[in-house]
Amino acid sequence: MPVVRVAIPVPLPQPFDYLAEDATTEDIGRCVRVPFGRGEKNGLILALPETAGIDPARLKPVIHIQRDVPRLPSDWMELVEFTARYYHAPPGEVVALALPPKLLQGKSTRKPALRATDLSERHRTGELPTLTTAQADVLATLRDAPAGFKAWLLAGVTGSGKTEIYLRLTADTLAAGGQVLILVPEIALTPQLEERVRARFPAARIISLHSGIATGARARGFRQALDGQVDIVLGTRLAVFTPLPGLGLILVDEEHDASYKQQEGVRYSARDLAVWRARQRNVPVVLGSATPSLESWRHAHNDRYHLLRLPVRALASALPAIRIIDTRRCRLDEGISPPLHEALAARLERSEQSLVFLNRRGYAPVLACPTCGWVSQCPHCSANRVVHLADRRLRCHHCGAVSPVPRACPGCGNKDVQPFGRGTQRIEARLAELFPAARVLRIDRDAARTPARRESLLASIAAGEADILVGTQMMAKGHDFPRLTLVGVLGADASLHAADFRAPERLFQQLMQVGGRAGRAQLPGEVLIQTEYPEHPLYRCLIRHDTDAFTRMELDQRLAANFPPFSYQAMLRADAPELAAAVDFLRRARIEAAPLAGSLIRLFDPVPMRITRLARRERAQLLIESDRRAALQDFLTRWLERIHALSAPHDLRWQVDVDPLEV
DNA sequence: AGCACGCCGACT
DNA sequence: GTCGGCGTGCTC
Repeated sequence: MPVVRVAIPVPLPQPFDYLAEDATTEDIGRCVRVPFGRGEKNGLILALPETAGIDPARLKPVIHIQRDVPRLPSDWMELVEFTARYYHAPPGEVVALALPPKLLQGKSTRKPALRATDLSERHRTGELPTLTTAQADVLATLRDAPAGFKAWLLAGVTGSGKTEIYLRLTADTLAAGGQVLILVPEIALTPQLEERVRARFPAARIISLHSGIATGARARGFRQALDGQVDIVLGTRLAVFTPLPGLGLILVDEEHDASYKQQEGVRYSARDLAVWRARQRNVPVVLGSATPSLESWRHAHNDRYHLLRLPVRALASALPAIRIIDTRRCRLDEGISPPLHEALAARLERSEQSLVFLNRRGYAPVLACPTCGWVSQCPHCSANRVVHLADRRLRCHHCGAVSPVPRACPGCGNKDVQPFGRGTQRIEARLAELFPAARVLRIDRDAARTPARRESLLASIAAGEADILVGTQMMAKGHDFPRLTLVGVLGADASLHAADFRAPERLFQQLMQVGGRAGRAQLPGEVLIQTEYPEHPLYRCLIRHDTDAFTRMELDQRLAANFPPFSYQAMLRADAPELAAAVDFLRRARIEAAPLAGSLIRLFDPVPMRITRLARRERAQLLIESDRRAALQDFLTRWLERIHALSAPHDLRWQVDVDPLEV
C-alpha cells in the first residue's frame, strides 16, 4: 500500500508517514487529514516515499485526502521545502505559515472567479508619465536583458521614480501573459499604493495581501492565484508564498526594509526567498531601494546582482539641503534648537509644511523620582515604562503593560516624580506652545492606531490641514507631501553608538528616507539634523547625499570586523522564567556543538540578550558565525539534531534564527 | 506544541 | 489515603 509523507503543523523537525491506499504522485501537494497522537490534524502531502521511514507496522492510515482543491504545484512545494531547510524550521510550521489556514483545514472556499479579461485590455494605453533620461536608460537595460533569471538592484534616491519603473515592467510582463509578484514593506502597503496599481492596470486581476487581511479573503486570493486567475499580487512578506503558475517578474520595493524578515516563528526573509524563487522560476527579480542593504550592495559588487541607478529626482530638481546643527553650541528648548525653531517659523510664514522626526513614541521615555531613584521599570521586562500623557498612563513598549501615572513616587511617596527625556507627545506639546498659530499634528503608532485612523491623518496632511508634523519612523516612508519643505531630526545620536553593528546602516537609511520627505514637488527641501557629533562620518556622508561613500565606509568596517555580509550568522536563542535556565541550556548546546564545529565555524559564548527580560521571561542567545554559508548550513543541520535530543525544562523555549537581523 | 505516564509532597 | 506538581517521552 502506498505511503504518504505528510508535513504536520507541530514544532517537530520531521514529516510523518501514513498509509493511503489510493494515493498516487498526483496527491503530492494536497492537504490531508490524519490521526496524530490521540487526536487528528491536517497536513500537507510532501512525497510518496518508496518505503516508510519507520517500522511499517506503526503506520496509520490517512483519514481523508482533499481532492476537491487543486494540489499545490511542485515549485510551490519546493519553495516551502527550501524555506524549512534553509531556516531550519519544522516543515509543518512552514506549511502552516505559507498556506492560508482555511485551505489547510479544508474549508472549501467556493470562490467567485475573477472576471477574465482580454489580454490586450490588460494595461492601459492612455497617457503615461514621461520618463526621465535615467528612467529610460534603466528601463532599456532591463528590457534588453535576455529573458530568464537575473537579480537587479535598483538603487534610486527617494523620488527618482522607482515606482514608475515597477509599473512599466509590470505592464511588459502582463502584456507577455505573465504574472507579477510585488512585495512591499509592512507599513508601505497602503490603499494609495494599491489604488495606484489598480489605476494603472484597470483590467488586471489584482490581489492584495497583508497582515490585516481577513482569513477568508486571504484564502480566496490564494485560491484564485492557485487557479491562475490572478495577474498581480501586491503584498507584504507573506505574499512571497503565493502560488503563481505564470510568474514572470518579481519586484521587491524598499528591499532593505527590516519588515521583510519575520521576527518570530519561522524567521524567514521574504526578500531572500523572493530572489530564490526568481532563480527557481527563471524570471527576473528587481530589488529596489533608495538605500540598499549592505548585503545587496555586496552582491552588486560581486556581480551576483546587477546594479541599476536612478541618480536624480524625477520631480523636484534638487535634493534637499542637509544641515547639521551642533547642539553642544546652542541652548535647546525642550530638545528644539534655535536654528530649527527659526526654520519652522520660516515655513509657517510661507505656509509650507514641516516635519519634526523623532523615533520615540510617548511623552517621555521614563518617569523617575529624583529623591529616591525610583524609575518606571516595567515589572515584566528589563525596560522602562514610557510616560504617555495623552491618557496619563505608563506603558511598556515591549510587553504592552499599562498602569496609571502615579501621583507620587511609589518608592518614597515624594510628590515630584518627573518625566525624563522626550518623546513625540512632548515635542508636539512644546511645538504647540512655541507656535500657537500652527496646526501641529502628531503621527506615530499611538496617533495612527488603526489603519482607518492612519489614513485619515494622512488625508488631512495631504489636504494641507497641518503645518507641523511630529512623527516617528512611521512618517519616514511611503508618502509624498507636496508642501513639506522642512524636516527636523531630533535624537538621531541615540542610534549612533548603539551596540548593534547594523545600527549605523539603519540610521543612515532612516535619515535618507525621512530626508527624502522634504521638497518633493516644486519647492526645495531642507533637512536639519540636531547632533552632538557634527563631525561623525555618517553625518558627513549624509550631508553630501553620498550613499556610495557611506556604503564603502560601512563595508570596510564590516570586512575588518568580519561581520555580515562578509560572514554568515545564526543565532540560537532560549528563554525561560529564570535567566540561569536559558543560559544553562545554551551552554549545553554549545558543548554539543564543539565536536561538530570544524575550523570553519566560530562559536561564541551564551550571553543574556540586550533586553534580557521580556514579558516575564529571561532571554539569552548564542551566536554562531562562519565565512562560508554552506559550512554554516551543514553545521546547523547536524547541531540541531543534537539540540532536539537535549533535555530541557518544560518551561524553556528555544529557537534558531538564520541570518539574524538583531545581534 | 500537546498529551500521556509516572513518581514524590501537603491536603479536602 | 488522594490531588497535583512537573520531568520524560512520544507523536507516523
